Amino acid sequence: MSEFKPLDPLLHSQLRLAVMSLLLSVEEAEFTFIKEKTESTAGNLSVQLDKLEKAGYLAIEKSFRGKRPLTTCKITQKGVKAFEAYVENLKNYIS
Amino acid sequence: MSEFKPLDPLLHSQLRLAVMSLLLSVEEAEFTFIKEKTESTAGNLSVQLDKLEKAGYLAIEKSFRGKRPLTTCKITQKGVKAFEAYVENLKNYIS
DNA sequence: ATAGAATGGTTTATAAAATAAACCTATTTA
DNA sequence: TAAATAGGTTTATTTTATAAACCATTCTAT
Repeated sequence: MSEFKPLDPLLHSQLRLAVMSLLLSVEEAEFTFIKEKTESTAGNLSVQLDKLEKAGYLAIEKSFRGKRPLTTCKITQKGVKAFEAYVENLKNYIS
Repeated sequence: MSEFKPLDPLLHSQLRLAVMSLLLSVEEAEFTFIKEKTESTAGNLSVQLDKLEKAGYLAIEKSFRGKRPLTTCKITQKGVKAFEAYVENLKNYIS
């Protein structure tokens, strides 16, 4: 029952946590939508999405809508699991 | 109802959050006790306690127990308020 | 047709944080 | 009296987060 288990540093980040939270509720979202909802800059978001993808928490698909690039993100099962574990750990800190 | 309000960066840190959490439950604790409970190094803890004190979230008292230095910490009202606000905001990310 | 603004991002640079390593002073113990 | 321990602080290093600059393409207005 060790009180304070380490918090997954990939999730313990305001923007990445917001992204994951958002994707949990919608299951799929476009770059610009995430950007608006999280009120982040494109640069910051781009970097953080990359990290989440490299961790296997997100699947990112690049395609085109008409002639413009389109980046679509969805959470993976691994991402869901990691998020749940993070929340469980976090509860020991905030309750 | 903007979903993701900024999370107080002073609290959104694993070690500082653990310290605050601990102090909320005990109301007063010694440096070494906090160090053990949070499993942190003395150097890291010293730095983080400093930040929390400078923010006005903790009151830190330096004295002696017998001949040895003794650092005692307690949370302030400002600290309690900040913690509560942090938790409220955080809930929007994790629920 | 072409200059300028907008879209949808990525890459690079900078600032801030977290952490560890080294250090310091005094005190006990062998 | 030398070495280990206590109780920390200070400094250096590594990671992160964030912003700024940039890039390619596509619209829009002239």
